[in-house]
Amino acid sequence: MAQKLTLKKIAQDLKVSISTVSKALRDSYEISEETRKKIQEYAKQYNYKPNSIALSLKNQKTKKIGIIIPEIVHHFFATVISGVEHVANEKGYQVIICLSGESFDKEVVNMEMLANGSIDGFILSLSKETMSKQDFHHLREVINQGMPIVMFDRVADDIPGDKIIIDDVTAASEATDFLMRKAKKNVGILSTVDYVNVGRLRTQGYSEALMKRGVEVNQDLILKIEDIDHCDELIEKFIDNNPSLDGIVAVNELFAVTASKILLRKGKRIPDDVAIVAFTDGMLSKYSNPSLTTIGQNGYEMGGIAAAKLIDRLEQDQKDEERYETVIVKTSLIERESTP
Amino acid sequence: MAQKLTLKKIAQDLKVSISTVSKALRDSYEISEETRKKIQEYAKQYNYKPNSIALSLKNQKTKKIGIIIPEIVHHFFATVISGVEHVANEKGYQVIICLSGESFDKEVVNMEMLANGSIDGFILSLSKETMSKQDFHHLREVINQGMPIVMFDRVADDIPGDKIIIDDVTAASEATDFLMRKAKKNVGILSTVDYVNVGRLRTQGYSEALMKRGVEVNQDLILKIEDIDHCDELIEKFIDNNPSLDGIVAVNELFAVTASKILLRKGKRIPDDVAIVAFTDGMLSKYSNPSLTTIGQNGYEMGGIAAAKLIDRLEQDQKDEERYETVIVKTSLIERESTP
DNA sequence: TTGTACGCGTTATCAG
DNA sequence: CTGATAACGCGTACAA
Repeated sequence: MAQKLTLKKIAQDLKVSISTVSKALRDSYEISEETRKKIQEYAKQYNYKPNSIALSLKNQKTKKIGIIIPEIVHHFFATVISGVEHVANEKGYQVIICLSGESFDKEVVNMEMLANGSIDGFILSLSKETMSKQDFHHLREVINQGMPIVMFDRVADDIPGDKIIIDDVTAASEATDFLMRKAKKNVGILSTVDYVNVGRLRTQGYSEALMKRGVEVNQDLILKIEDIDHCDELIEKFIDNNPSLDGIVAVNELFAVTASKILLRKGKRIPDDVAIVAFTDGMLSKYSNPSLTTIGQNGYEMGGIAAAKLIDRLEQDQKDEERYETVIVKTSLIERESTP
Repeated sequence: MAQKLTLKKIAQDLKVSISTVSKALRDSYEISEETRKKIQEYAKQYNYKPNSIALSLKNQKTKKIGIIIPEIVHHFFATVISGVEHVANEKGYQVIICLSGESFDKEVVNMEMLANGSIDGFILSLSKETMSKQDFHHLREVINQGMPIVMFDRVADDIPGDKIIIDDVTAASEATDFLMRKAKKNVGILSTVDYVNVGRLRTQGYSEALMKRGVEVNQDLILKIEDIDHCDELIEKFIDNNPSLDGIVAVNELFAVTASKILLRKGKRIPDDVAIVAFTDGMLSKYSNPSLTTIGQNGYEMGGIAAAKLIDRLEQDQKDEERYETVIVKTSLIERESTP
């Protein structure tokens, strides 16, 4: 097993000094053609690669970005990571991933681990628990140490950092209005509890769309779900309680597809009896039966923007311009079988 | 913005030497109670954390493991990562993720990037292109440098490293037999081209199950799909060409759910007319309509085992026992609506 | 009890 | 043209 090659070993083998080797490999004009060639060939033959840890230490830059998300098995987050990874790699950065599992403590621990020099900056989407606690001290600490943070999707409003979000209010409003334009009179929403930003905002957009058309908001048509694991019963009860329901906006695929199955089981037709629009365009929407009309959140694009913003900030060392930006990524309504 | 605290700065501030600080923080008996307390309190107050890069360089260990997978948006891979991450974090390791996007070149580049000292070991699942080329020089190089590799799912048989796989042959055989036990007489398989290991093995298992029951293997009932993007037409043609088809084994969810939609559209009933068993238990299987009976690959478990094996190997520095292990993870047949 | 010196791998600066 | 030295941050063997 050939031990990993270092400048030192090359220097020993070729009986020159370390600095000569270093310079030769960087094509320094100070080194004679002859030695340069000799060293470069030797390095190439034995496949020398500079040790990135040593470089990190020297340059005080790791060329790595850390990303903390609640769950990787959610398609949306996977898409975002994919976008982050793509842009980051293009710019010579690597991506370290940690999962909070929606837990505040794990989010804090992960941030602390990564903040000890492992990475140059953060991209993150906050855990549900963090959102409900509204405790952001860990973010503040990291920022105080001069490490930039880009948040996406689940963001903390009053934290200094760039934010990449979609306009949830408008998107939900458009989804609702879309259903009403399809002559649906009793549109309900399957949302999350209010401390989840996106749930609150989407509920708000839903209400606004109704009001704009002079329809009164009926609280019975708003279901706020806390625990995703037992959404079935809640949704079924909701449907039973609202026999006139003819349109549903769901804040995620899962709620939508669950509702769809329950409706079909009860003999309703989709989209004729009840039409559905879901947030988050993922595998479920595309391949479920019937396929779902969705609001695409363009996660890949969000991830790319987040990475680009972060790397920009890392590479313009002037930390003047302490003005942080909030980018609003456009959503797209993708029509499928669940709407007329 | 408080600059990141180092031993050096603490030493300056407290007017002691660096090593005194270092020792004090590690509770060395060499340091007097008094100074120790003073230093520890100061460190705590200003939230000192040792720089992990410096530690990596010193210890020649990064406590990071690299994972390279084809795509993160595939639920199976996301599950595996989740398992890796869980076990790794438990043992104090971080996870760096790179995506090959099914491209050989990107896989090579990523490996080289990570192998330059960024990580202690690899977990990977090979890209399709790598499988078809059968070019594993990048793996050999890394291994030659003394970096352990654990492969899962898509593995290279003759590469020295641990392997975590499922018994694809047996699983496919069981799936096929399960359909035959349900009185299905003409079971077909939607598979991938043969250079994708799992496709080949599952096709083999399918054939074996037929032969065991004295049924002749009919090549018309075997569809090998190369490009996942245009599987619709292929599957539709396949179904049209086999009117007596009454059972389908699909090597992934997507093929299964696509077939399911096409069948329903053609007025077939599932599972009465055609029953379906899919590999990879993901969101689609669970929530599609009808939900799919699947072979669960237990990705979370695979990831956990891979991480545990890798870390074991990293921490037992004796690299004696150069005997590598192949762990076969049990699959589980999860019955849902697509089978009687 | 405290401090000095060294090494991990690299590069930049300065001396020869 | 080449080599020695310092520095990045840390831990530790050794010296005071």
